[in-house]
Amino acid sequence: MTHHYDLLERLRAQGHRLTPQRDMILLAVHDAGGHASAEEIHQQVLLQNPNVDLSTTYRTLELLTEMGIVYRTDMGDGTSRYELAEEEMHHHLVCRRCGRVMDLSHDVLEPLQERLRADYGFAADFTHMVFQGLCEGCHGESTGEP
Amino acid sequence: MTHHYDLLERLRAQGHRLTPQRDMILLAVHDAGGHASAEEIHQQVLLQNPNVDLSTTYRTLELLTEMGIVYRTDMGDGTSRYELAEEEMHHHLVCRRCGRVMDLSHDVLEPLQERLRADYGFAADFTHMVFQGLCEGCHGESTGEP
DNA sequence: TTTCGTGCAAACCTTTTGCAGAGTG
DNA sequence: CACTCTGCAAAAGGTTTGCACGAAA
Repeated sequence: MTHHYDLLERLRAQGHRLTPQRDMILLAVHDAGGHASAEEIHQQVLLQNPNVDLSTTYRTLELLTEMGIVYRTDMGDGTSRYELAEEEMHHHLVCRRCGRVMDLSHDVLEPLQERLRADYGFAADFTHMVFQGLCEGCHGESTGEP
Repeated sequence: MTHHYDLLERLRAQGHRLTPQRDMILLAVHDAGGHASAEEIHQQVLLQNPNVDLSTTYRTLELLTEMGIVYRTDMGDGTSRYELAEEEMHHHLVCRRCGRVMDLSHDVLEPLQERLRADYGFAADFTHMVFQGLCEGCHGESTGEP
């Protein structure tokens, strides 16, 4: 995995400044290990420096997203989630009953992606899709709908 | 297609009251013909009665959603979209460049649904999925990324 | 030294809620 | 007549923005 110093260098290479806040925020995204909200990332940053403002976290996440360093995903709960883009492409299965989040490897989506291209001429952005549903445990126990 | 009076009857049958506001709002959802925002539905209602409050529109859409009369979909732009549930199950392809929305028939997703069930034990809620990407026109013209 | 980035405070946008009065059954 | 729904106004929650000061290059 690329070390976060390398990622910070990319900031400078593109004419952005390398500030301690950006360092901390990027590290927090990395440490969160996937699908962390802006608020969660900010809380992590506050442990190191209680003066960092939430708006700085938002602005930095925006910058990192534009640069392709992090991915932003809409989990459907009204908040955006962030994770490092460098991790292997994968998707999420979210259980609507227990909230469990499973990772789904990308090759499961390739046939669909191919068909959308062939039949609809549509190039789907299959980066970090989220599928809602019921996981194995909750599906079996279910009497029907919750 | 079921007439909206029948749907209004379902309200009364379940102990809810049949008000002119609910009538107008349900009709507006029907007339919008799919993926309309609460604000758009409300604007349509205002043409008939400028006194209807936006909160009434929200409360009614919530009620209709709970009753399964309309579906709520998160289009990923920070707003929810509503459409009549009685229409044939379908999904949406949203072009991130030109904003065009195409409908996708459900059978295209069935193989994926089956594989998620077989390989992950996950029963995906494939009701009104939204896929972002580039449509045929925008894909061809694109020099790369926007 | 010249920008760019930050903290602070306030605004924004969609959606939700408390309440008293109006309208339905 | 009883109780639900509505309009109004205000709040909530996540995110964005204007501004003057502070810090990178």
